[in-house]
Amino acid sequence: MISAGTRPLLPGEEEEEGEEKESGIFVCSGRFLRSSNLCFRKRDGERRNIDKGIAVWLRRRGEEVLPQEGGDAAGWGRRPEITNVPKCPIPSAARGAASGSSARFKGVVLQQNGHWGAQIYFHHSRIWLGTFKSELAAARAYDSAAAKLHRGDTHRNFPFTEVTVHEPAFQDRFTTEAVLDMIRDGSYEAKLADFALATGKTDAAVSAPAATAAADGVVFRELFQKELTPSDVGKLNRLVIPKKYATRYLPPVSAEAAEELLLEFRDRESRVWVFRYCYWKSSQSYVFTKGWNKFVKEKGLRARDTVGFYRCEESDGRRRSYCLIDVGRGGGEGPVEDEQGIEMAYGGEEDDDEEEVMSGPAAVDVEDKEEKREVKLFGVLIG
Amino acid sequence: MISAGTRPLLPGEEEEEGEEKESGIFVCSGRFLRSSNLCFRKRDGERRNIDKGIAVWLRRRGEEVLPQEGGDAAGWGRRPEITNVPKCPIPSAARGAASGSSARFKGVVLQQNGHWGAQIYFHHSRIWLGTFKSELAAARAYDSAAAKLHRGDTHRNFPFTEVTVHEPAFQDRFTTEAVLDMIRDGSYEAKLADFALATGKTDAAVSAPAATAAADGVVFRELFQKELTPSDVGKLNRLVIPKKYATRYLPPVSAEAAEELLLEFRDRESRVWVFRYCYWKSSQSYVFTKGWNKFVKEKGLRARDTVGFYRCEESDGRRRSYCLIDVGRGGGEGPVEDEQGIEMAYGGEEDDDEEEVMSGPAAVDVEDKEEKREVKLFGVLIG
DNA sequence: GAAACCACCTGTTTG
DNA sequence: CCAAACAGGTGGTTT
Repeated sequence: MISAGTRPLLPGEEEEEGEEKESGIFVCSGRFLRSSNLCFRKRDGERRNIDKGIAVWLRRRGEEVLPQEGGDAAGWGRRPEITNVPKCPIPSAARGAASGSSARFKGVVLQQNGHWGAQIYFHHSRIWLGTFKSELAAARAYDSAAAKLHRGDTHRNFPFTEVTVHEPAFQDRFTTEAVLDMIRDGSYEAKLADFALATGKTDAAVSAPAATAAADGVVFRELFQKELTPSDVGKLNRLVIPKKYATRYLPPVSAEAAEELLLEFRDRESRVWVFRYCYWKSSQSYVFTKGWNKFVKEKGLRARDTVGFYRCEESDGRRRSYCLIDVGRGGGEGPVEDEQGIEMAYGGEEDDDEEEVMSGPAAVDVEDKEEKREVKLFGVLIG
Repeated sequence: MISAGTRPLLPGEEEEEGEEKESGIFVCSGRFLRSSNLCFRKRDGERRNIDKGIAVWLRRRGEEVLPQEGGDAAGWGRRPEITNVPKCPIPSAARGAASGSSARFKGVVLQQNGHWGAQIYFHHSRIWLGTFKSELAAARAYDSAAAKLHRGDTHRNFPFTEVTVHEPAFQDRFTTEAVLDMIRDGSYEAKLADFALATGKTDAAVSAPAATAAADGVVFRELFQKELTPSDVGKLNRLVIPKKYATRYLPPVSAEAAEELLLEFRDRESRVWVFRYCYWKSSQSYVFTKGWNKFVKEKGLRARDTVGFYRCEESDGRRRSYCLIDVGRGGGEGPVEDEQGIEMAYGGEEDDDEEEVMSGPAAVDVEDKEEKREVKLFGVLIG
């Protein structure tokens, strides 16, 4: 398992045990085109093509990663994948046209002098975010406040961008009042931009040893981890996601779940795992259901093991972003039942030659005959 | 416990061993107005107010039932107290655990500090009603909230009293939020009491005549009994109702259960117990589910104990009908925890010629101001 | 038919 | 301190 202590820290970030450190909403491509030009050498000497970001990730942990077998440098980005966010605002529903309210953005009201005010409701009371010359600035102010006050689990005027995706992490460093003050005095956006820049750079620098990624950069961040309970690995076939992580790092589901939410993650072998993610009203819990038990079984998970969730953003020309899942062995207490190779995940990574996804040197991406490209946020079609 | 063979027969009823004795469907009144003017003397000498029909029932078993404590014709409605409640906790084996739900009342949870929290579910989400120093106050808070949220069509912790019978009218003057706020800030009971006092003049008049009850009757009949299996009192949290009893004495449920069937019963203390009743296709059995385990724990039931189900119809002018549940200790194997002397030896029935028609000296029924009578089939409104 | 999945339920814990 | 959250359950339905 990846120990929390080994992941790169952000500038100014301190290692705090058990606290969430960073943020945010992240984007997974809806398609799983395998586009790796790297190869991970397994214990048995077999090579396996994996995603570039995963290679970086493994490398940071001291795993041996070789150049892709038969790979071509130009292989990147053939995919028409879209993880860049649209530049246009999210179209909002019916807006009060007539009076003060902005016809276009939530939390924005037109002032008599032609400026734009931003406000947000919190606990049934209104918080004034200040006035702005531009309607867009006011709308962004609303988004920023919402990210702090509603913990991201809310409507936004704009989709996340490379910058605003860092907002939760950025905001974590400040109290709510401090964030609101920065918004009001206009310093918020600049500070956020600085933070985002520094964060991205640092990550790229950390990944430098691999050299190849120097120019490209891979942003790799831990989202959260959970130590598995007996129920998480038992017959209940579900994983409870602690609420604080669910609301911060996973897409909103609390609302009367309209459609099914399927989240996709890759493991260190680039295998893709899909979990249904839902909210159980009765217990007020966020859970992974369908797909989870298969993961538990194949990885041989047991209570006290941990699962970690990460986000990887490759940015060599065209962006590519996906989520990762990794497992770690627990404290090793109690008699190990010797499940046919406990060391599947950490360190070990031997055979289990499932190689369902890749394995073959000439792993070709079959999947792609789909005409229409789908863009998904966590597997949910958004575009 | 009451042996089936010795129980009093109704006019026209014939004794058939093991066969159905009466019609299956029976009716519980939707209202649980406490109209007792009788007092049950428990073994420990403490008095407790109970329902009239229950007093009859107990008397038939040789229990001592005294006139109501402090009962006097003019006494009605003098007390601002919302409910009568048992003065002593039920010494059930399962009680006393540090925290968790109240062993006695619905919607009540014990806080670590010794206070009591009240909560209620509405539309599948939990609403917190606040914390209270007294368990009883929390239970009343639940009742008050239930009266508003569930419109009285639900389980109550306490029967209606001269005061709480006014709750619907009182609550009609407020929004749901307002009612909940009053409950939370502790002002509810006082305001309700004021309201009841102001509008309750007619009540006093109604309650005056103490003699009218002479002509009234109580029809009391046993429905069936079951000796509990280990599973009935174990972790399965369900009671299997033998099919022949279920089909005869309980409402039909086999069909694709449209809605949830909740059955209400009172015990000898007039406490109301609600059990979800359903049919399990997989095992082809009729079962009580939700609510059963609480009953088991609070009553300290064990395998080989028995539960008996009864129906009581008071008919003093205004009809009142409800179902009863009682427990009996089993064959005395293992160390019995001596449960405050609920001693109901099986087959030890006495004096079966105790009147069907109850002739309590001063039986008065307060219940009646309801214009529209609600008729429930097992707590489900049917008319 | 078995296993997984699903939508509920609840007592206890804890931030 | 107390209200929310969650670990551990249920029966039923789908795969």
